[in-house]
Amino acid sequence: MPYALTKSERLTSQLVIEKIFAGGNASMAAFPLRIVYMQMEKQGGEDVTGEPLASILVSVPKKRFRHAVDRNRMKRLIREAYRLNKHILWDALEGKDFRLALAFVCITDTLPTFYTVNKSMKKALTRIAERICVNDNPDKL
RNA sequence: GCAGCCGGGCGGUCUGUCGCUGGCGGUUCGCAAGAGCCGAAAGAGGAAAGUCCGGGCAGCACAGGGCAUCCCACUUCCUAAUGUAGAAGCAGUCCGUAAGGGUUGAGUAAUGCAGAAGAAAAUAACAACAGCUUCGGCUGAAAUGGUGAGAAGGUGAGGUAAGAGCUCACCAGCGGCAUGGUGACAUGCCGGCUGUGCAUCUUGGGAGCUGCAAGUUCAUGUAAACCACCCGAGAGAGGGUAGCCCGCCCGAGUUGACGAAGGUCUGAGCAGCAAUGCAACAAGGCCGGGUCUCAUGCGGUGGAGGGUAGAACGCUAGAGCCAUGGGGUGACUCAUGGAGUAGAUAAAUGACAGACACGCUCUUCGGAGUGUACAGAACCCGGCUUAUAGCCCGACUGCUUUC
RNA sequence: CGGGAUGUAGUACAGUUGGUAGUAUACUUGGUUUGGGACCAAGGGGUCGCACGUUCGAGUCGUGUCAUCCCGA
Repeated sequence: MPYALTKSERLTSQLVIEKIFAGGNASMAAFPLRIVYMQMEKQGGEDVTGEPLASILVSVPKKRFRHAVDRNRMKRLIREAYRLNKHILWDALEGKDFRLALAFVCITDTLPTFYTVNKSMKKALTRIAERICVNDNPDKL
């Protein structure tokens, strides 16, 4: 079941969301998306199996898509792209002592196709995975 | 056949792979709560939209009546629904050759207003008209001209000095009668002779406020917070008396002059047997008030807040839907029968691939290309409005062709 | 999702009872000054968000529509 995306993998806590957008966190643009991510300490102990390695949040502003239909469509595309490509990120996070909180913000005015969203999602996730490894190595040295 | 108009209906289908949401069944872990996994079914609309109305439901408020305020207003009917809602009509007006469509609609007794223009916006008379004239004007009349949205019913004929509903015919309006209609009204006859719009007003009817983020329950927690009252224990200035008095306590109340102020002067007054001392932001007096107050408590009740953003109920079977038959022009209604799990909460209903269907274009008639709208539930219903590719059914209108 | 408000000159705002659309600032021209600013005088600039209706006449009244903003556990 590598392609699942359950409810526990979604960010719902207002505290965490405010922290992410408060500033100081790494962010990157991969048109048509902007991604903000933050490292979080693992809650509980090692035996907590239900806790996912990364949680996400999708945001499509009303300013860019006026109709609810288009906003829903965009969110579904982003979720689908993450679902199919999250193994890139999870492989990098395996064995690390922190988890990741990600926020995807839409920054386009026209509805893209699934092909473009999927492509930029792959690119973005691989770049994040690289950055995590780079940050991790100096600490060990 | 083409174009149009009205009413009603539909508004893509199937397969595969990977997912999402809630419930159901099974299973693993767990004392339990619950968590994971597996399975087979279910999972956006005609407008879910706008929020323009109405109702259910919920909380708060509430003796009864009147006034004020606000809303509604052709007729009859329908409904849970009181309405610029709905149905079927009526009248006026505008658009269209027409089928039709848009829009307006209680009453006018009284009062007020009507800019600019115009002589005058309601006790009419500027020019022009007619008669008389002392040429200053007077009298008559309201057809003609100009202004205006609106000028004292309209058109024509008779009539007259000139004119005029002064008289007549037709038309519009008003009143009365008759007939038809449940009714708004329509038609006919008769009568006298008639200005427009708006507001106040009058008449009749209606209206408590807020909205599911309503409202209810649980958990976490600042917290033994704060304020008020009550209660329990404790401490101390009370005593005498019939009223009341003394003592004690409290007061940002009152009690000089000069100066901006620091301050200086006076000594009102007080204490004391007296010397003397204190003395004007003070003491003391006068006046007013109290005689129970203070401190304290894992105590009780109530009040008014701040914070947390977790869970559950409300939450989907409802004035509901479909079919047949009866009633009604219709909205709708009655009877019988039938089917029936969308319920999210940083918010599911999706992604990709392929096939089909339908429309359009091209065509070598094999096919190829391209398009398939408007739009996404959030407590639930009824109505309205707005957006909408394409298609189907029925009634009707115009033009054309054939018989 | 529910409730509410506002659209007027480049900008910020007035405009009660329907009757010639205004104020401040900015802009243009002229004056004043050696020059600039300030000051004085004159002037231009408006689809009253859009469409339809009511009315003789709509910024104002009614309906629809578009945009912006605020409040609600």
